[in-house]
Amino acid sequence: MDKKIRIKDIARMAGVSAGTVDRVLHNRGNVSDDARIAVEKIIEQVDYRPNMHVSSLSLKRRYKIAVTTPQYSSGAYWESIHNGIKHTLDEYENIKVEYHVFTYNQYDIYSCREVFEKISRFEMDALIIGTTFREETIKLCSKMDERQIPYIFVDSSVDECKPLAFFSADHYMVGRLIANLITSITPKGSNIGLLQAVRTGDSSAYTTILRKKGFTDYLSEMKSMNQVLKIPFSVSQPEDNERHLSHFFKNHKNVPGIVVMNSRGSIVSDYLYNNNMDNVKMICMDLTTPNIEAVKKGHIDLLIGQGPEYQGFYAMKTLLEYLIFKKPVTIQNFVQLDIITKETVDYYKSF
Amino acid sequence: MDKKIRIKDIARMAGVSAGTVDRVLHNRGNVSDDARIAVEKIIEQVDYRPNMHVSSLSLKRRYKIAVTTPQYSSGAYWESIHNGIKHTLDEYENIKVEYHVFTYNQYDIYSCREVFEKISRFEMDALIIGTTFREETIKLCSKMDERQIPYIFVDSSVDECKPLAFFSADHYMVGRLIANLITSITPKGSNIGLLQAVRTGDSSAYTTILRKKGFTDYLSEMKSMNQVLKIPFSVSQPEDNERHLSHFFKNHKNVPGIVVMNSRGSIVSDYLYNNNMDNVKMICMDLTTPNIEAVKKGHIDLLIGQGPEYQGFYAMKTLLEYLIFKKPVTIQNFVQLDIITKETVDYYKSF
DNA sequence: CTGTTAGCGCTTTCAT
DNA sequence: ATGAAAGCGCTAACAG
Repeated sequence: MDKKIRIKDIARMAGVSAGTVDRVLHNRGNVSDDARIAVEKIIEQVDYRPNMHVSSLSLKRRYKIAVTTPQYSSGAYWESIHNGIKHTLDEYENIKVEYHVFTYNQYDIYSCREVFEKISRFEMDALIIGTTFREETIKLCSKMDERQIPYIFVDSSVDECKPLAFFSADHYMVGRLIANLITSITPKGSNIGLLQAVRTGDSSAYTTILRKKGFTDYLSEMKSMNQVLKIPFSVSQPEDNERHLSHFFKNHKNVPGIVVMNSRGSIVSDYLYNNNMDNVKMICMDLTTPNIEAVKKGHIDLLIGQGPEYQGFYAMKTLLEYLIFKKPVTIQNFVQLDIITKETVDYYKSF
Repeated sequence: MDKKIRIKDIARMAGVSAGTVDRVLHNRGNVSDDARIAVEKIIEQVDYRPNMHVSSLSLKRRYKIAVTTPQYSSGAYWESIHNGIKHTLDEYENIKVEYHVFTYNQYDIYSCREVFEKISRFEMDALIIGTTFREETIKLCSKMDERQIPYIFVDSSVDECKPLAFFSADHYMVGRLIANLITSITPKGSNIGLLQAVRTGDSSAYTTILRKKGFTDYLSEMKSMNQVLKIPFSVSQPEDNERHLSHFFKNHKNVPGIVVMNSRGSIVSDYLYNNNMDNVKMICMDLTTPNIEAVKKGHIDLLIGQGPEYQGFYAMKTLLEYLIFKKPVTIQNFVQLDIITKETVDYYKSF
C-alpha cells in the first residue's frame, strides 16, 4: 500500500521518464516548463524520500568542500569536530568529496586574516567555518554571500552572518548549566573561582561572553549569595599560569568551587592536585584528552561536553544533503550538552 | 592508491568470479574448497568493507526478527527501545525485515511465561530480548540456543545466557553515579531516601539489585555517613503510593535528597511538589515523558538516561550486520549514561 | 560448483 | 528537451 516511492513511480505518474524526474529533482535544467510542473506536482503529492546511499552509488559529480577551524593538536576540542566531519565522509564513502582544511592560529588575528583571505579566493562548493574572530568571520562570510557559496558554522555562530545552518551548543545555557551545577555541589553562598582567559589583541570569544552571561544571570536570578572570583589565565603564555594560580590562591583561601568555561580546565585541576588542594570542586568544559584524564583521576568533578563530533558530523551531512538534494535545512541547531563524571567517562561515546 | 576494494577486485585477485566471492562472503555454500580458500586469503589481505546500503539494494532475502519486551505505553522507557529498533529499520529501508513484537506484563510472571512459550515455538531468524524475569529468560534462551537462533539483550543481560551481544547500561555504575551525585548535591552526611519498588511474586529485577549495590558500595567506600532510608513503593498498585509516601515523610522529617532507581521518579516528585516540599533534591532515572516534564519544572534535579533508543538501534543494527555479513560482534556493550538537568533537557537528542 | 546475467534505485551519457 | 540505456556495487537466479 504505502510502498516506497521511487523515481520510476514519479516518472510514470507525471508521464515523463526517470531521467526527466532526476533533472527536476536536482535542478539540472534542460527541462520544459510543462514537464517540470508536472513532476513538481507529483512530488508534492507523494512522499518521495531519496536514498542518499543509493544516489551516491551513481553520483559522478565531485564536491569540493573547505573547512576552516583553529589549529588543533591530538585530543583537542577542534580535532573532534574534524573527526565528526570525517565520519560523515566515511558514512557516505561513495560521494566524491574533495575536502580541504584551512587552519589558523586562534590566538593570532593575523594568521586568521591571512587564512581567510586565502579562503576568500578558493574555489569550492561549500564551506564549514569554525569561528573565533568575529570581524574577520563577518568579512569572510560576506565574501561567500557575494560568491553564493553556502557555509555552515560549527562551535558557534555569528549573528551578522547568513549561514545555511549552524551547529553549536547554546552557550548561554552552558553558562546557566555550569552555574546550576557548581552551586549544587558547593555549600550555599560559596565563593566560586572563574577562570578568565586572557586573549591578546582580540575582544571576541563571543562564546565565552555568552557563557558568562548565562552563568551570572543564573546566579542573580537565584538570588544566590555566591561571590564570583576571577582567575586570570593565559593560553598563549602557559608558563605564566602557575604564577597566576598561586597568586590567586594566596589571596583567596576559601574557594570551594572553580569553573572553567574553556577547554583548558585540566591546567587548573593539575595545579590543584599538585598542591594537594583536593577539596576544591571543579567543573570544566570539553572532553579533551587531558580533561578526560583529570575526570578519571577525580581531579575534575564534572565535565561538560558539547558534542563536537556530532557538530562536525551533522554540519557535513547537512551540507551534502543540501548540495545534492537541495534538502531544506534547519538553520539553528543546538547540540546536546553532556555532563560527564568519573563514573560515566568510560562509557562516553563519540561515535 | 588505497582505493575502495569492491567484490569485483577480490574476484579478480582470487581468480574467481564475483558470484563466487559473494557466496564465500555470505557462507552461501556451493563453493569448492580451493575457491573458498583463495577468496578467504585475499579477504584477509585487503580491507574489504561491504556497504550495507548497497547490499540492501539487491538483497532479496527476508529476515524475520522477533522482539520481546515488557508492555509499554507512550513516552515510557520501553517505547524508546522500540523506537531505536524502528530507527534501524528506517535507516536500512531496503532490507526486508518482518518484525514481530511480543510484549508481556512485567509485573505478572504468568504473562511472561505465556509469551515466552509462544516465542519458543515462533519461527524467526533472530530475537531481541528486553528482559525482566530472570528464570524465564534463561529458559527461553536455552531454547534459542537449542534452535540455534541468535538473540541479543537490551536493557540488561542475564549472566547464564549466551547472547550474541547485549546493549545495556552498566547498572552497577549507575548506582555509583547516583550515589556520587546525590552526595554531591546534598549536605554532607544527609539522610537519603531510596525508593524501593515492591515487586510482587518475583525476586528478580536484577538491574535494580546491581544499581543498589553500586550505590551502597560507593557510599561505604567514601566512608560517607549518609543514612539510606527505604521508601516502599508499588508500581502495580499506584493507589497505595500516596499513602506510602506520606507515611514515610511523617516518620522522616529531614530528608534532603531522594533517589529513584527505576523510571517512576515523577510519582515522587509530583508528591513532593503537591506537598510543597520543594527543598528535597531528587535524582531519577530515564527520560520518560512525565520525568522530562518534572525536570523542566524543576521538580527533578538530575535525570539519568541510559540511551534506550541507542540500545534498540544498535541491537537491531548489530543483528542485521551479523545476519547478513556474519560481521563479528562485540558481546558486551555498555551504553553512555546521560545526566540531564533543567538546562539541558530541551537539547537532549534521541535521534 | 561456477561464471554470467539481470536487476535493485539512481545518475549520467548519448542519441534523438 | 527528452527517453533509452549503461553503469555504480552488490545479490540471486540461471544455465551450464
